[in-house]
Amino acid sequence: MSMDARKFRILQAIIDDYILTAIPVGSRTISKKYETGLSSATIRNEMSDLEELGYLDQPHVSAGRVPSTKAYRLYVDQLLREGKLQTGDMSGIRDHFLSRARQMEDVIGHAAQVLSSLTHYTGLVMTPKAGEMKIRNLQLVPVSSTAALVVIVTDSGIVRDAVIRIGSDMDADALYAISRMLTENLTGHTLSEARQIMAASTGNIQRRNQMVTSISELIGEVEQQQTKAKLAVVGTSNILNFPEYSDVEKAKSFLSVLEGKEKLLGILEQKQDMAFTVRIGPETGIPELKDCSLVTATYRLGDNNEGTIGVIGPTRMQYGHVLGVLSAMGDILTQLLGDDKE
Amino acid sequence: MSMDARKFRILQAIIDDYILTAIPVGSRTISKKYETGLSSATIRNEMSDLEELGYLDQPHVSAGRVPSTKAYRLYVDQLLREGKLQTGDMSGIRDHFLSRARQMEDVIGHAAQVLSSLTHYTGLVMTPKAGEMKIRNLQLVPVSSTAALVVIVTDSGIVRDAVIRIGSDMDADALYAISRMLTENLTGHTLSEARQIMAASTGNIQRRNQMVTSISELIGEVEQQQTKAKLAVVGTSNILNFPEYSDVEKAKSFLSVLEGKEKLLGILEQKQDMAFTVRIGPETGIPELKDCSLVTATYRLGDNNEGTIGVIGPTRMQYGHVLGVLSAMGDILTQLLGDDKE
DNA sequence: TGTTAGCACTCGAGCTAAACGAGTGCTAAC
DNA sequence: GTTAGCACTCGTTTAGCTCGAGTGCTAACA
Repeated sequence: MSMDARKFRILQAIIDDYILTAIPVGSRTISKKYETGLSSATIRNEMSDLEELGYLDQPHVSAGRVPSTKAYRLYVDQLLREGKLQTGDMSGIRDHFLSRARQMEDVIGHAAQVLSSLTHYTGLVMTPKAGEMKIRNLQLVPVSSTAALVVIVTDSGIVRDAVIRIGSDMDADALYAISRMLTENLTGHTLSEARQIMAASTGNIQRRNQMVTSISELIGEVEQQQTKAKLAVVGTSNILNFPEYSDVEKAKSFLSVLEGKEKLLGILEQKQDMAFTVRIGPETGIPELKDCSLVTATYRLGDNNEGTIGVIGPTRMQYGHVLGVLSAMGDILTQLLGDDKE
Repeated sequence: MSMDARKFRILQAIIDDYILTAIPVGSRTISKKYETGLSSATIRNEMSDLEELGYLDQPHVSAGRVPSTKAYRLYVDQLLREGKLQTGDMSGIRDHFLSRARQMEDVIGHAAQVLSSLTHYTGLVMTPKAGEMKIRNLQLVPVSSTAALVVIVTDSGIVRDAVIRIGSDMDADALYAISRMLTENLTGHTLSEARQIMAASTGNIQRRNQMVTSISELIGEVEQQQTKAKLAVVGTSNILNFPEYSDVEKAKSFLSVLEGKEKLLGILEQKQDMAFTVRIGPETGIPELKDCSLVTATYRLGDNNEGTIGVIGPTRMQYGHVLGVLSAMGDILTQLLGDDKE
């Protein structure tokens, strides 16, 4: 016995129904609601086969069947192969962004917000890791007589700044001169290269030694800080709308994972070579998320930096819709961030 | 009949017990667990009086009593009057901050984190509104041939930046010259004053008209953006540990309020002239938080900017502990941000 | 050989009634 | 003024029950 076309159709109907209702699906439901010309008894036989094949689970004898992880996997793979994503809401999404895309953090926050409200799940937007970023400009701005602000602009338009102490003999012009020099030397290099260059040239500008190490240190810090990509998570409370989380314990473990973003980052940072990655239940690798699915896509930022967007929801997720939204959002972010800052 | 010392002692015992257990308190419990030399019957009479006075509620006839909002209010006022806050954990708090206080946003994030983990409630940290902030420096940094980055440094060390388009005839030196000029003109003025100045002086520098309006616009945007103070909220899922939120509906409405931070900001931005503000249940003014208490304190940032820190938890909150933690954290933030950036 | 009607069986959900017990208010004695 | 005693209340828990959705199997049918 193996999977044939009819079994697949029936399985699909079961998944569709379960995604919609969250109630274990019985043979009669399929026979009536979906136009298979088959009686419930026949469906029953097929369902029994599907269970044996590992595509369906039965919570208990007198309940209907529930799709297994394996079933969702098949379903999603089929969806991805067909590639028919509803991208109709693209323009709707864009409206959200028109006037507001100022700060990087605002953008990712908004994007996550939009993902969440369009899907009713939890929206995720992650900035690229900064490891590959190249410096475009480095500027020292006087803040007080003993402190200056270091502003670092990278090729993807991301700006980081921090305060450092400086000798009191520096005025604005002196700082500017240093800025120019540093910029000339460092433009086009990655953060880690920049540190090396600064370390190497210390002999050159011995007199400013203290300050140079200060800045170098800062670049290191920034690099380290940026290596942990920023992550916006919006709509966590949406999850409480779904019956599978009416159990408070489940809800709590889910929310805890999302709050301590480390685990999430761990997953999101895994390289993905596909346009979309769908992790179903246990595939997430996080025990607390074993009843959740995580769908992610990438957007491009500048030359070769990839950010990640995604949606977390119950395993019985509306995968088609989510993929459509993610696809549209990915395009928009790529355009928006690419065009605007380039 | 009115409140006498004994009634007050009994009330305090009831509140203490209820805060600890979340179970309606019976007369027998008080008589046994707390060293009043009184029998349950006497306590019962007193409790009856306290109920009549509005300090106790009775969920139903055969249950114990529960403190009313009025009771908590009395309790907290007493606590504040005594002013005996446990500040023993001050040094413990400071350890969390030693090496990390780089970016403002990191600091408030960490602070909220610490508040949450020390109290097991939800921690809030809000930056001051920027309305009163004065410009200290304004710098244009070239990003590409047609775009520059405007960096605004204010007197409290807060930095905002945004990209603007510029004419292609600007090189780094030209931008620097403009920066100097702008800084000279605008230093010491508030953001809104700065806009007026720029508007007024447009005639002066007519040739750069387009750019000036661009910057002016930006300052307006920044001002508007900053008017909504940033708010970090950490530990929302802690709330699920408390039995009063084992009802999913309650939990959801709570989490929703915290996620859409607007309402929260609305409360937090209310001026408070006391060191601490305690809003109990309905006093928060937010229906969804009628079973929560919000305790806030202020920290000082720079000359006359006040930020707010706070904790949200169930009305039966460990007020003493929370006040102690907030007090310590307020001091630390004031020192940390005051010293570091000043 | 595949499909379907019929039927006995399973088992969780939901309802009801009874037992339980924590807590109260009241009364009478101290 | 305090306390022991007691009847009473009422939410919670438990046990038993029915109900019904859904199944698997068998036998008849095309």
